[in-house]
Amino acid sequence: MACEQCGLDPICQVLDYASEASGVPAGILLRRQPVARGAILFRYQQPFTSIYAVKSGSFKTFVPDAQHPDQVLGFQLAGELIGAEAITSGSYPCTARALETSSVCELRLQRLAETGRPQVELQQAIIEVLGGELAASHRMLASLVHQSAEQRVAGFLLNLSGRLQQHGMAGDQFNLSMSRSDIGSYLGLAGETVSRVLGKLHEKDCIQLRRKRVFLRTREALDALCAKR
Amino acid sequence: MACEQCGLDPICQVLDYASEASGVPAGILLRRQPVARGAILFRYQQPFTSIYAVKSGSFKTFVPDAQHPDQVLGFQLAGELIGAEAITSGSYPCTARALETSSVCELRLQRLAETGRPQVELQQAIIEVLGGELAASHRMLASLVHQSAEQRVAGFLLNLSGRLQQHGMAGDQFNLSMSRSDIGSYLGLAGETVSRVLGKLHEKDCIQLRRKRVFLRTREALDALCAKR
DNA sequence: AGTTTTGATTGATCTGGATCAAGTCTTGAG
DNA sequence: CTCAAGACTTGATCCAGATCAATCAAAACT
Repeated sequence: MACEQCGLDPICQVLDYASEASGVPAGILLRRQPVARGAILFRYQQPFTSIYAVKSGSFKTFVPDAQHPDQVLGFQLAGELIGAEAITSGSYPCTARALETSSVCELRLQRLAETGRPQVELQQAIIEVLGGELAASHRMLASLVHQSAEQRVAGFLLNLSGRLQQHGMAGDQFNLSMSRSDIGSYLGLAGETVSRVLGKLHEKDCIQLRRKRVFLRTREALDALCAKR
Repeated sequence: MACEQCGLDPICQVLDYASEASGVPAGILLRRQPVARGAILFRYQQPFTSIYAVKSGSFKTFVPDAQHPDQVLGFQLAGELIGAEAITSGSYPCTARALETSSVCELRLQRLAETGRPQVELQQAIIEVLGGELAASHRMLASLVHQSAEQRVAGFLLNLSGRLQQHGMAGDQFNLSMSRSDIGSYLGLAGETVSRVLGKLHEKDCIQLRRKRVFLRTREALDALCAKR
């Protein structure tokens, strides 16, 4: 994952510039930290310290629950941000766990804020990031609630595909690094249903499917499925 | 609706201060404009100009759709913001319509931006606002998808109640200014189901219900309903 | 290698809520 | 004040998807 295609890049650019021009303290931006599969980046309700950019691999964010399976809130792919929604609230609203061997850049925003130096460009970049996340979240909310299982799964695949392409990776064939139940939890479906729907999409020749590997055959067919309410 | 309890207030404060100190141009902040019932504040896909704060009355935001009923994205009560999610994208992702006779303050952010003056405090305030909205949106998303009709409606009532209280209004008795179908569209339920569930909650003595007027009898019972997944 | 654990598939059954359809109540326009 | 157009309630039926259960395939561990 090249820096140019990373979601954190607008912010990094500002910091790089600032570090030369006005001396941002060292240790604010930790580049390309390796993260083992299954490792936790931050936990639910821990105090906010940093936002992260996924450089390789993938993560899930979820609300842990003792007596129920976890509620999955989202998946983060290479080039995307984790933890932005905690900027304001002061503590993380979810736990983030690596779905596979991954690496991240960590931006210690809290520490940067404590230096008390106003950063106009940085703030602008954060506004951009938050605005984008908010819009995406609203789109998600609007579509999810009214869609059938098939539409949700088809939309999910297209969504993943688009996000991968957006960050310069192959959009027509990729790994589902998360489990069926994780997808189900995220989409509001049972894991079994996800499995069945994927099977049906395979039969319809919309996708090819072997284990966790997915090939999108006809993007148009998937689009059509989602579109018609 | 007093300014002190309005969601736009942090931003207004900054502007008030700025207008004295450094001369914000006139016509950026339009205070307490009346809006007739059914009037449109902005339309889907119009270019972004302003964010609004509801001073009295209420609004719904929705995605218009020719061949289907509208998709309701949310309701905005006195003290809350409308249009914040368009800050980044450049155009409104939804239409906003007054559910009753209302009034709003309009902040012409786009015009303010065009003056090209960086506003550190203003940016900070916007970050706060966006962060709060994002967190709320995520909470909504997380809970909605996994809940039953009864839980959604109970949660909806509690949510309205909490938001009213937060802005200094009575939280135990209020008007449902939106229709049952609007509530249904928002919660991903049929209007008939909303009606039935409200009836059931009435029978259970959780609420009293006459027409559009709601009294919350036992907040604890409603809480319990939502909590147990 | 074999063994254990975890995740995926597939089948059978059951139910919550959608949908269709009347019928009643409000409300606003004239 | 009256009437028409919505909005709300209530009933009957149906189906998508949950749940329970069994089997099967892969990894991860020793």
